[in-house]
Amino acid sequence: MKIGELARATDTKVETIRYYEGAGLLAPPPRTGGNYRSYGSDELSRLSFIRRARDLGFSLDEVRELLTLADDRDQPCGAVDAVASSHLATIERKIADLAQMRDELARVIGSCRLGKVGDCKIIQTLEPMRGAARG
Amino acid sequence: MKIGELARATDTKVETIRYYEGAGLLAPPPRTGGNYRSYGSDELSRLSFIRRARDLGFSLDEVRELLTLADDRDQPCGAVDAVASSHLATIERKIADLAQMRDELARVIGSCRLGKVGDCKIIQTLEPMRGAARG
DNA sequence: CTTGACCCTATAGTTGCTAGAGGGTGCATA
DNA sequence: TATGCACCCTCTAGCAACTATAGGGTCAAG
Repeated sequence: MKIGELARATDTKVETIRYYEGAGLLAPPPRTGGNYRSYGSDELSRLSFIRRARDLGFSLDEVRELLTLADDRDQPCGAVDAVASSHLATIERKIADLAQMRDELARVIGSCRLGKVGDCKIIQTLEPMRGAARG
Repeated sequence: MKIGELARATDTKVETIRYYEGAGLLAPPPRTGGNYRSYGSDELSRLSFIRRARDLGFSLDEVRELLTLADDRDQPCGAVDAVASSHLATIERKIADLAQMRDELARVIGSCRLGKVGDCKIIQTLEPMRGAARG
């Protein structure tokens, strides 16, 4: 399998696959006579794994860790659970942060579409001291 | 006011202030005899504005746009509202994406803390074809 | 007159790719 | 045989938004 086929099969760009190789997530595959990378079904599985983990928001470092853990199939999977749980906590923190932004923005949007910038609630939210400091 | 004081007053790192200057968000301030940047209360207001906007998740491009709009205080503020609304939509999309990740992760976490990696639901979620392809 | 806190510029590193330059390979077709 | 085309190769630079480092200069206090 050439890199382009692997790319199509996993919905990944060719450059991204080479990048993953450089980043140590994929081992350098054997080459053809013309120096083309040649992949088998193991690499297809591994890249699919990586893509799914990335889709779930795991960082490349976390993916590396999960790949290492996944290869030790007889180990207890508490370590896997720990990586995933910590990632879940990160996601929940991000959601909370974004929800707060959303609420703040929603509160001021739409309240001054027809007014002037000088009275705009959005601008006032951003520069709360300007009125006080300038009179 | 020297850059360090401005940094403390706005909870911003010194390097970030210099970066904002290079990025065109803050004008180059006057210098002292010793070539130190010298800021006044206008810059404090402007940097506070930038920080608040950044806290709300606006990109530097959006901040630049908001700053330009905010300076035209007699203009109607429909354009401000448009920037904020589009940003709100982006935030809501991010929240939805993260919520989906959270749900998928939460579904598999905690179900196999005592099992082996070979049976781990988290790993299975990531490599759904391995079982089929390998027996 | 030296210590220490602060400031300066310029450059490289971070994450996770993506895009480009400048070239080689391999197959079909004229 | 030549030529075109899709595909592959390496290397390097670019993106956001900083952060950190190197290697210096300034200034007030002791």
